[in-house]
Amino acid sequence: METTQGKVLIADDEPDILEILKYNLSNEGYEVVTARDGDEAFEKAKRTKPDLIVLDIMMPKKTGVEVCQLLRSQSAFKETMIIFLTAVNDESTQIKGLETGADDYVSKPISPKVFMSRVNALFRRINKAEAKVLKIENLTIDPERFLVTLDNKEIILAKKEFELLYLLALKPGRVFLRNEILNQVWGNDVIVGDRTIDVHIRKIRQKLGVDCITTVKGVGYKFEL
Amino acid sequence: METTQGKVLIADDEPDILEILKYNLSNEGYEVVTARDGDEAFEKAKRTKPDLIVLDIMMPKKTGVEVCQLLRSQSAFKETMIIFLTAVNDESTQIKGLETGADDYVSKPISPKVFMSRVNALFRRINKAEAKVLKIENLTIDPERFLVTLDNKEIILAKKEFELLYLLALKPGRVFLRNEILNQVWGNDVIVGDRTIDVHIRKIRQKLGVDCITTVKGVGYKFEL
DNA sequence: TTGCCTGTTTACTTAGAGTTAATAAAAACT
DNA sequence: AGTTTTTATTAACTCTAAGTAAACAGGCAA
Repeated sequence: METTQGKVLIADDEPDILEILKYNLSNEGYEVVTARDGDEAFEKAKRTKPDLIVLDIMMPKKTGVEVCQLLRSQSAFKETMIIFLTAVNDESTQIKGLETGADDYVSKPISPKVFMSRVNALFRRINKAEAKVLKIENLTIDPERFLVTLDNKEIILAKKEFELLYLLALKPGRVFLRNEILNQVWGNDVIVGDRTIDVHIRKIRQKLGVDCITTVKGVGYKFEL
Repeated sequence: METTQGKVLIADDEPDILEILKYNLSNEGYEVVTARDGDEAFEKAKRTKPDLIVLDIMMPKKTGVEVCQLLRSQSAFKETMIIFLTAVNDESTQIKGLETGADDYVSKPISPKVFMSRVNALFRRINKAEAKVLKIENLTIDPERFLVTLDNKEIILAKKEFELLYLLALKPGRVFLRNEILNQVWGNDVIVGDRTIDVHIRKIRQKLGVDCITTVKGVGYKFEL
């Protein structure tokens, strides 16, 4: 069962930062692996094959830039996304970082919100989740026409309902945490009450008539026909 | 069925610019391909056959100008539109760029609005060529004669009304965001009030008498008979 | 000039999407 | 069992987006 948004390796020698980033990433459904120095980062990268590697530039044993260069020299990591954490707002360092093939850099002090939005942006890019018509058995979800069809019968959903259903149906079987749903459908900055998602889920269930959204108590929701 | 506004290849070595441009382009319905250096740009251009190529002049491996010359030497890219991104406001570079056959150049720092207006301007130019008569059931829309017929009865629409109806009817069922409508019918640089589109929609509905335009609240409008 | 048409804005109304709050039900935990 | 936590289900409320009518400015023709 694929339950994760993606695998992320964080390498930083400061335990506090490691903790904060790990907390935020897990919270949005990412699987997290951590390392405390350059060597460990490189070793764990090879072993766990993460989708994204977050590298602190200043680390013991090997700097982030060195790790990045090592990784990029191996074909297995040509496609892996890399984000640098730069302590100093040192432009030349940043440019050097990006030249070694990093996808983005975040300068400390880190704002978890900013960091997460960068991460999500990168993952959105590789997931190429462009508006595609979804077809699951007798159910079709067409974002272009903003139309849901069940057994060739049209069902009209409101905007939020549609977006929510589309998100879940994008990866049938995968559990979406409530936080993820909030971020994807509402946006990271919007604050809505705890019960709002439930209400929308209910409306979708009601309109579709079929039980295709399963509740995973204490975790979130998943689409299943 | 063609669902995209057009395909755009962006080549720039700065991830930030890539992201911003990609975001804005996707937002307005363009399909986006990206490249980070000259070689990748040329390779992806050949592979994906974009309608428009945005080339940064200063890029690793091959400069934008070199890529442009290479492309223009191939018959397949005689018609492809090319926009240069110039870091410096260097006149001689710009002139050289345009001499190699580029359609436009934008100098950094880039204003997304300006950039998009240039892109849309170029696309509008090539799209205007295909003014086809639309026939949907008992309704015909003839852009040449500027005439709408319903059950063989002529209906006189004003210019904006006609353009709006034509846009929607071009892809029946497809939802057009208000932004898209504004860009296509009015142009991106024009600023009109929030209710302007509604008023025109209303007039069309009134004149046609048939309910062929559906509103998707919070999203946009779509044509449907 | 007048008058008509188009395109736009303004102001008001309306519908209904989205949210909340309150209560009930269902798991999970002791 | 009882207690706590989490979700379901409503109904009520809020507030935004779209509908509508009227008015206004500019253009063009008679």
